Amino acid sequence: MSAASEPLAPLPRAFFLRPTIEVAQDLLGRYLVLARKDEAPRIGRLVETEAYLGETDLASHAARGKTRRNAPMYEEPGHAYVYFVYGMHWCLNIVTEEAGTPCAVLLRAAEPVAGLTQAADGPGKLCRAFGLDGEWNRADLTSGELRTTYGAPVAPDEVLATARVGVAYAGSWAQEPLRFFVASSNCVSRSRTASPSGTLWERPAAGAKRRGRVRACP
DNA sequence: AGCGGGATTAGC
DNA sequence: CTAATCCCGCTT
Repeated sequence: MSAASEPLAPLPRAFFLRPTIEVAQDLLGRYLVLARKDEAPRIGRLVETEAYLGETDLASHAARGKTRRNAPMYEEPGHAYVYFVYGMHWCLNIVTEEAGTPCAVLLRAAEPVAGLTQAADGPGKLCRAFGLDGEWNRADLTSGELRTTYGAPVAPDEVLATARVGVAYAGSWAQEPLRFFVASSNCVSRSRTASPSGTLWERPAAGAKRRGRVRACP
C-alpha cells in the first residue's frame, strides 16, 4: 500500500485498519522482523496466514465474547495477540480493524530470510523460530523490536485459499476459505487438515498423496 | 477448586 | 495415531 517500498520499512497502522481478509492476503510476502539489541535481526517472509472474523466467526477465540485471554483482539489494530495452546506452543496474531471489532490474522508460516536457525513452517514453529512468547502479547507491530515490513508482496494470483486448520468444531465457519498461502512456497505448514477446499485450489488427482507440502522447507 | 479442551507438533 | 503439557474459561 503506501509509498514506502523499502522492504524493511514497517507497515503502518492503516495497513491493519482494513477488512481482515484483505489484510491476511496482503500480509503474504511481507517480512516479519525481530530486531533486538545484541542480536542479529531475525527475518522471515510470511507465506501463510489465516483470517479470524469477530464474534460471529465460530472458529475465532472471540466467538464467545471478550475474555481476559482474547482481550487484545478487541484493542488497537497493528498489535500482537499472542496465545498459548496445547500446553506447549505460542501463536502470533496481528489485530485488525477498529478497536472493539475483535478480528485478527494468525501468522502460520514464514520462509527464512535472515537470522532464523529453525524452520517457521507452522504457527507454533514460527513463534519458536522467532523466540516469541506471551511477553509479546499486545506488542505494537508498527514500531518497536517486532514488526512487519513492506517485504516483497506477492501477486493475488499466487495466493491460494483453503479452509482454516484445526477448527473443525466451528460448524459452517470451518469450511470458509480463510486460510491463505503462497502457492509456490515450500514453507507452508504441514497441517493434517490441509486438504484443500478453497475455490482457488486445484484438487490433486484422486489417490494422489499430499501431506501439505511437497518439498522440505529450506 | 476442579475439569475439559485447545487457531499444534513430533514421534512412533 | 497419540502423547506432551498448561493456561484459561466455565462449572461446582
